[in-house]
Amino acid sequence: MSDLKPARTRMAPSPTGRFHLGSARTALFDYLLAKKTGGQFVLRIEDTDRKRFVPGSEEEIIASLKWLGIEPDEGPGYGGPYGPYRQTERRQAYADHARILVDKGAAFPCFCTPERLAAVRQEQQKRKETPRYDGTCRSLSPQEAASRIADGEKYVIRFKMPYEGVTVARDLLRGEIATENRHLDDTVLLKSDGLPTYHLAAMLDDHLMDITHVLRGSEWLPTFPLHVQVVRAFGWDEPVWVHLSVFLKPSGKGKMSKREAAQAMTDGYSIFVKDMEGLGYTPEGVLNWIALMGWGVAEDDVMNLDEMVERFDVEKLTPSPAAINFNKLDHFNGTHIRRLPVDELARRIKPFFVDAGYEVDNDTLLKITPLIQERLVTLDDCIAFGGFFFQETVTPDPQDLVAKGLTAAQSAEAARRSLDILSGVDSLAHDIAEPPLRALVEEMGLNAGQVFGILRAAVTGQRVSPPLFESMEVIGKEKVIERLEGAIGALENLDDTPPKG
RNA sequence: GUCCCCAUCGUCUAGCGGCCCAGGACGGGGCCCUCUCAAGGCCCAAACAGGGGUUCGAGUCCCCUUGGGGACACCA
Repeated sequence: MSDLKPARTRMAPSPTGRFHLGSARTALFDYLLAKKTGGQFVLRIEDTDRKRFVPGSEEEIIASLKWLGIEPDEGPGYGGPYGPYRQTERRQAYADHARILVDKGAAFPCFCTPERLAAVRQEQQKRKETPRYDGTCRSLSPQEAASRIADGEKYVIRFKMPYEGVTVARDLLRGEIATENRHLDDTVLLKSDGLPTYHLAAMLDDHLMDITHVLRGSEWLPTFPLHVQVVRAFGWDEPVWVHLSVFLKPSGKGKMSKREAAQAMTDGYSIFVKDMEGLGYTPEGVLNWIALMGWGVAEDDVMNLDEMVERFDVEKLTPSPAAINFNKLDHFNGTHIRRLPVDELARRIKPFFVDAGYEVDNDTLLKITPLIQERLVTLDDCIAFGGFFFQETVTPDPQDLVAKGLTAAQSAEAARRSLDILSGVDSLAHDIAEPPLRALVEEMGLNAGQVFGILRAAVTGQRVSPPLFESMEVIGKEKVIERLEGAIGALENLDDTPPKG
């Protein structure tokens, strides 16, 4: 870290849609940098585009950050000394500052109608030129501009980009980026509705809020020189600029799109943080996963939030685009599930059992959790691995009751002898029940997989389950015997076909 | 079309001139363990886009080509 002075970082989403992975990663890095240096992470809502406003998206942003465990120190609903934190509640400041730039000669009022601008743009494109403002209002005298404003004519305020010269901007990860001013435009700073565009609003607020490090997506790189010029025109200190790469779709060809988002859903994944919880992902898993896309960690890459804060270094972020890889999300999720204390895991999987319609008693829940813990990739896998524990009865597929290499009659015989043994044993504690059954396997000249497979299907109703003896212990002697009797009955009803291959 | 950014295994990445015939992780393959499924352990295949420089020495610095990505709104 180049400096350990407390950093003030900000995440500035616009409430125009759903909160996705890319935003979450920016927020994470903002959070890590702030916590690492003992600074603050602020949330600012950039809601100056009223046309694209989507009700509920601010709530989704806040809920997502909360679920991830990277809550802002300041922001809407959190308060703080730099409020308000919604840009529509700060409109006067933008208008005032746009005026300041005009007075300084760094910006000018523009009365061109959207229709005229569109026509100009079309004409330029026809001539294969880069679309840009043609400068019509740039040379208006202050008097004329003032009188047209007084007449009530609609206008915007544009930045007066120098026609000559080069703007050199410095990005922490990429170094100096030089752009010739002639390629830049007289960009609109204040719209005719009196609200600012991003180019003014973000620069002003970052300054007013004492933001020290701006972490944002690389889609801002083309307007980076403009932003630097705006800041310099005001005479403010620049923050440290860090442009993060974008997330590419799994194929690596192109960035995540609507289509790709839909595809992820059909594959059981989502690029929206809010969906992650319902899909059985843990905040730890998601955080670890997104952290490693764009942050180069050489080894020991399994980290929780605290460990990330400990090891974070903003200079170690990588500038190249990263393709999303859901395999890795599954891996990290499983890894973090295994790291969870049993009672914590139990608390987290309980809602999935409840939602599936099971009546969950905490005693049983706590007993089965360690049995399924290392088998879960997502939390909702608990149903597949442990649902039968909460069922009164199970109904195995009769075919699953027939062991490989045995006929139905032979399988029934093995089940009967197992039943005799289990009936006679004092307890189904696994260390008590297992030895005599192993002896039976030996005696019948079979192998463990055959006999235990029959019992597994009979007792759990499935061919895949947690370890058999531990499972039987939880289910209890009474139910085990009951289920075994049912299985024997089912086997006896089976036509005796040749041994299962 | 113009501008900007990026470029190491299929993917995420380590590497900031000699420690690299390139390390880790996911995924893939094999073996071990094993009552199923996992988990775990061991092993294997897999990359410096190409071409020029600079240097005693280049994955590491510079240039070009190629490829990829992004941006060209009174959206952010």
